[in-house]
Amino acid sequence: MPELPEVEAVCQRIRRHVRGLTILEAQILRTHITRPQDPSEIVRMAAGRRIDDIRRMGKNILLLLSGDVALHIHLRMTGNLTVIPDYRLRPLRSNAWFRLEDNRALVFEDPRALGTLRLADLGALAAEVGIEPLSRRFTFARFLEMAKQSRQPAKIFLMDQRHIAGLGNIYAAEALFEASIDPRKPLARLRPDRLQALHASIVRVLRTALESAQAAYSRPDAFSEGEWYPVAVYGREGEPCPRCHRRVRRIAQGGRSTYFCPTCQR
DNA sequence: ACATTATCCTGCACGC
DNA sequence: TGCGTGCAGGATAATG
Repeated sequence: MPELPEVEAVCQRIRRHVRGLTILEAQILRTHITRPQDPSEIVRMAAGRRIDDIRRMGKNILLLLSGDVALHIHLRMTGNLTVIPDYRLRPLRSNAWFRLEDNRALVFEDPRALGTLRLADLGALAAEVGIEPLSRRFTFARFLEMAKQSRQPAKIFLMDQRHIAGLGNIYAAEALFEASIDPRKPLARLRPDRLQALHASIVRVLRTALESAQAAYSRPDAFSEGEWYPVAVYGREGEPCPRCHRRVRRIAQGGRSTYFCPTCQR
């Protein structure tokens, strides 16, 4: 579920609860989540260290620990981080948990178990994670420069974390719909005014979703329930397009579903 | 150099 | 009701 807005909201929510606290003990309940790293190594490295801060890079979460150690968490499809009032209450089906010095716990929940937890390699991560779309660095000029070089279909380009970090299947589809761009069309073939519209849509969609996610995640234990973003096309195959009322279509791109309106998006 | 496919996991919606 | 199938808001390695 989580794309940039949800991941950012999760980070903000847990940051005020765990920052400055020391991890007394870590447990990894599903050992495959650390592959190819050794889970016992991560447990050993985390114990006794203070959580100095929590950072987000695209959809990646970094727990910056004392002594220049960082844990790298990726929520993938269904992961979530919560703080629970007593470490003994940890939910079933969690990937891992960290007992804090006040006996609360930071829990990495994940019903689908695709999330990952590793010791971070900050240099490698910085090299493979693209520009932050909600940062000041994401200017139209910068976007135009990237787009002109790309012959990938628009949707594939937007999903590629090396270009823009944090868009996923939902918000990529929604941004393309808002800008009336065919997801199959390579960005290099669009006129600059269309690209400008897309740039604006990416920012607007993510900002709107972030505000909703912040509201939904405001409680320390809140899980992401329900739809808080007013999706126009995502998951709406066969339903009427909100603009022209013709049917929304679903196609496959890069092994993922893409939803769009063939009439409005060209 | 590209694009598609398989894979990691589990849960759930859907059709028979 | 029960069971098989496909699919999922992600990322990556393998394959064509």
